[in-house]
Amino acid sequence: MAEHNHNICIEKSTQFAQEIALSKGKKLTAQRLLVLNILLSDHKAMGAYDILDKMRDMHVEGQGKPQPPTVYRALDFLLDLGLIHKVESQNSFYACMVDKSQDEHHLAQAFICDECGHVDEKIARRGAQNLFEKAASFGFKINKVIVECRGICATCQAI
Amino acid sequence: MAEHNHNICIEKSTQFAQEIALSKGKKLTAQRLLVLNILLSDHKAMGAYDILDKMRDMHVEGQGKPQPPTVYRALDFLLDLGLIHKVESQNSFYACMVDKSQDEHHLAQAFICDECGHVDEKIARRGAQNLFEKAASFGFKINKVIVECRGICATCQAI
DNA sequence: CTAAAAAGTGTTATATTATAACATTTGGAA
DNA sequence: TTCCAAATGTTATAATATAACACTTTTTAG
Ligand SMILES: [Zn+2]
Ligand SMILES: [Zn+2]
Ligand SMILES: [Zn+2]
Ligand SMILES: [Zn+2]
Repeated sequence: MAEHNHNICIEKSTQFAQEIALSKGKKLTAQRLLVLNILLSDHKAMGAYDILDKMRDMHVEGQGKPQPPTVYRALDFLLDLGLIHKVESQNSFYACMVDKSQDEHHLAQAFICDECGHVDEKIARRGAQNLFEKAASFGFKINKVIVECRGICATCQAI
Repeated sequence: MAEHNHNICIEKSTQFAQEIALSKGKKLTAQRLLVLNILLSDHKAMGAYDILDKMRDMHVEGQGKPQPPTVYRALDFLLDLGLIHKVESQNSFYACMVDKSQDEHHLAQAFICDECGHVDEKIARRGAQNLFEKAASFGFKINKVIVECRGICATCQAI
């Protein structure tokens, strides 16, 4: 991934998050932004309690440490806005990494490395089309599609 | 689904389960068969604890009631043999319902009704091919693919 | 046929993931 | 300013899953 400038990636994602929140009349509060930034710090999937640990590490003295509902509320908010996705097959979360200028709520295909947790996310256009057609053929109305590929990333294979 | 004779469906699935277990030198014990039959009783996805409740309802007097490890061990066994699948997005399980005479470990597409829990399962050949090609294009080695469509089945839409 | 090993099961306890419920605070709208 | 709705804090608990160890049954080796 030589072409990936992660600082720019974080900056763009954060900016987009502000815009999408504003456009929906929602507030991207400090807490929510913190969770997003933790996920944006690396393109890895993290469990809710791992995120919670990071929040606790960062927490300011003189106030109680964050509790599970805090992180789950932020995650729910970010999921609703399509800023993050959940890896259903391992109960983890990652920051959305596709250009959402067109497809705001896209059908994501996630490629998750079981060695290092790295996630690559692609938009599935044909794949989504095929699934919707197949579903229609027997009268099934799709609300949400989950596509997850578990395996080993190129980097980890090279090790 | 007028063409679906469920008694034959159960019979065939059970018979296939015996064969595949035998061919792999594994034993389809009474306990494991019970869990499979509970899942086969209907094409619905069930949680592990729902299955456990059914096992407890059926349990013979004079012996302790089954505990969570009992059902999870049976589920793991059946998952290994490809006789059942897990719906990762809702932590539930259903009996595999495709003809496995060719594709023993197929890429399943599950269409799960969020109203009634009914599952339709289709084999994805093209879909799998496309995912493997896409993965290969960036050096990702796929071990397992999860495709789940959540929505409303034809029956529930008609209600 | 027996002894040893392996596979399966029973049981208790506990880990992990997620949410319910209610109190309190904050930020705008009226 | 007062009120309301949204957000957050806090405690407790629900739901899902596994660790660990004892015991039994089945298979295998001699
Ligand atoms: Zn995305
Ligand atoms: Zn990796
Ligand atoms: Zn199947
Ligand atoms: Zn239905």
